[in-house]
Amino acid sequence: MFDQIHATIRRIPRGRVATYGEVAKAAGFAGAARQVVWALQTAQRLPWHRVVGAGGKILLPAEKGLEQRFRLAAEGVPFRGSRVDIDQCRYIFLKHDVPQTPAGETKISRSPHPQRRR
DNA sequence: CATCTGACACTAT
DNA sequence: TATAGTGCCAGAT
Repeated sequence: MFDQIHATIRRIPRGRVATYGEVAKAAGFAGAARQVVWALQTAQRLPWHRVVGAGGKILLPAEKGLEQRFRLAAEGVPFRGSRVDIDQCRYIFLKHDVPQTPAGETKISRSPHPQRRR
């Protein structure tokens, strides 16, 4: 299964992110979000930083969390406060490879109230 | 086979 | 919004 999860994570393009749950689901293990963690831990050379918690929360502890933020920010992932603006950069796993709107260009479904967030 | 363990998700408060 | 409790699943011991 790790293989599946790895492959799935590898599909996440630069500048986008996905939640553990989504990844698990896309990999064929709906509800096994925690297994994604395992996969991330064991595997190397993966865009691990593109995997965040539900709502765009960065779940890694302190140091690591900051690094993830850096990496994501470097890829152009928009942040909203301490979390990723997942509404804009969320990667939707497709059955077939179809290019998705790159983060920052056209906004996908945005919140009707883009007002200040903390 | 019984338990424990996680970078979780979801709901209620 | 932030925190706490409960449910979850697969692998390791």
